Amino acid sequence: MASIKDVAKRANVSISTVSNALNGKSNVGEATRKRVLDIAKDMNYYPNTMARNLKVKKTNTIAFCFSEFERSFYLEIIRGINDCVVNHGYDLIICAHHSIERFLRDGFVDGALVLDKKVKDELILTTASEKLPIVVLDRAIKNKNIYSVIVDNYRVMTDLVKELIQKGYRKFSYIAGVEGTQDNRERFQGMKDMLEKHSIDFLPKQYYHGDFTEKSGYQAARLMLISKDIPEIIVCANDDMAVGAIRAFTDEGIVIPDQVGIVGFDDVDIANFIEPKLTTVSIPKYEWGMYAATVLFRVLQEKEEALVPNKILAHIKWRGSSR
Amino acid sequence: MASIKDVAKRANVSISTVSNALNGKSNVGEATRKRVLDIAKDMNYYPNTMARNLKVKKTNTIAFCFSEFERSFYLEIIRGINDCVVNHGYDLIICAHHSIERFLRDGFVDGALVLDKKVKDELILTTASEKLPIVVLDRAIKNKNIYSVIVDNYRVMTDLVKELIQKGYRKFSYIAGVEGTQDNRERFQGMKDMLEKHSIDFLPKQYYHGDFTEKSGYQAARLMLISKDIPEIIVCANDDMAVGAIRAFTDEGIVIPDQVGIVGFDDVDIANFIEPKLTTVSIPKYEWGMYAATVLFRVLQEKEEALVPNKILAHIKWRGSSR
DNA sequence: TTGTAAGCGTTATCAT
DNA sequence: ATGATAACGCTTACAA
Repeated sequence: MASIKDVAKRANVSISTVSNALNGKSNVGEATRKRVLDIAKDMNYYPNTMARNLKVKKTNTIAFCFSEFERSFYLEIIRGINDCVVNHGYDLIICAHHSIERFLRDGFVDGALVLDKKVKDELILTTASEKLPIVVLDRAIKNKNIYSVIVDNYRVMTDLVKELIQKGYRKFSYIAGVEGTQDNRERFQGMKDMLEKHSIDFLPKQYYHGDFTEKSGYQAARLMLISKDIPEIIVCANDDMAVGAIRAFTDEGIVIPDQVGIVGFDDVDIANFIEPKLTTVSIPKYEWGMYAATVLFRVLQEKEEALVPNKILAHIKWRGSSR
Repeated sequence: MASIKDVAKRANVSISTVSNALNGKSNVGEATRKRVLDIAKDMNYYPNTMARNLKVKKTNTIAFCFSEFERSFYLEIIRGINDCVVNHGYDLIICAHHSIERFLRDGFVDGALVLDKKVKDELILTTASEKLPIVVLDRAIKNKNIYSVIVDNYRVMTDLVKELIQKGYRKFSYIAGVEGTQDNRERFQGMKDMLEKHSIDFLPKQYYHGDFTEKSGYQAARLMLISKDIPEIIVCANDDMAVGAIRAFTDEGIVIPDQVGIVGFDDVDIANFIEPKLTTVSIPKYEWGMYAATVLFRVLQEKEEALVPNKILAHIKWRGSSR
């Protein structure tokens, strides 16, 4: 691979002249500049990024870290991020799993976006710096050089439940996601608070355990069937479980939404395909990614001070699975 | 950021001793080694990858290049690749779109996998080298240091059509994908050849143009309806178009598969949700990614000579949209 | 066992 | 306008 030396040799100039010519400095004669450029092109020469980065502390590269390949909506988020990054003339590298540490560590990138529950808070706290601002999309961290852009689960869930109450629903059940996850906590809390506000009871037995999988939703619904404890409306912590519940009821000839209503969260593809179509909460994924990247660039351009977490607003898609 | 110098200073040794200690060389005393390691840890020191790469020509990093965010099946492929790469103790960086050039150019990575139609053959041909073997997943390139791992569209399509013929179908139509793409070409050719082999006519008017989108499939089916030219079985170049066709017929009360059969290609999520469920071709995405990465590592470990293109076998999922 | 010094490919500073 | 040289952070002969 041709280096700056090779070009210098063939152009009969010093390497500094080559460097200057290539970087458009004004201190190089027009004739030499042209000659150097031609030769560089001819030799298929490109400056070595790593060597350059050793000197110049700017990589024009942003990292996006994620690892949950199961959930296809990450692609939309990546698309949003990518478009923003490219618009700013930067490069994007996406890294998965444990590679993250290395890339964040040593000035490989100018900034990072993280959407990976497996990345521990501690790693983020220790690697974020003036030189490497980090935007997190899956948690709320309040710290210097760290910025959160997260979905406002709580807010949209209160809205959803409020409207369900307005539609006349009183007897609620909740199929929960993995205990301890922030998503599950906020979504549940949103429902609970709104019910309370309307003085509607919510008993522990109305809370069904689940783990975000379709199967767990199916099983929770089976449990309701067996115990003959079918509510008026079931709020599920995500769509996959809602789909499972719909299947369980449909299998038993229970008609949705006439005999029981079901709502989910996420607006996955299937939500719009299953019969009846699922009422759910849609997260504007592309915009989420785009906005998160935008925040990062605002920071990089020093137009931004530390902020409260940026909340992305989701919106409700009313479909046939609820009245 | 702490550098090797800082560690050396605090440990009262030379930087080479630090380097040797950290890299587990045998030429360093047990006492010093421990002291250096402790200090390094305490200072939160990690060697700078770029500086190291400047010396040692090995990055232990593989790049995967893609850009078509629309198609969610890329996630599965990435998962396969990632698992393989991690198993080998390497890091994976995924890069999108134009960033590719830069990453491939200057020894950023030890090898690359490409699944991005937007990347031109020329770029691959010029960047692949002894130092940077490239595996392509979306085209067949026969060249030194370039290896293809591609889906055998032709083979599975001939199988599919053969079985359709055995099931009694004689009157075929084809809804094509984007003209000129290898996928469309191979899939169409597979069908055509098998029909020919069974002396079944296929006239130009039985070929309907499409562009891989659901809408184009819908329109092609509308065209059949209007011209009252409904075949016994419609072979679609992909699932999205097959879904469009199903919708078009269902809208008109045409019963599938009784009045017309439809088969697709890809086995997207919807294929298993739409009513009737779509007979289609399933590509083992995870395995595809895993295998492609495996080929790359075989090359890196010099266990592999240049090969004919590796073909991934797909298989047929018989469902309700065909007899 | 430890240290010195060269070199990887750049850019930046300072002479010339 | 051009060139010599130091420096970026690291590894690796080679010397001590």
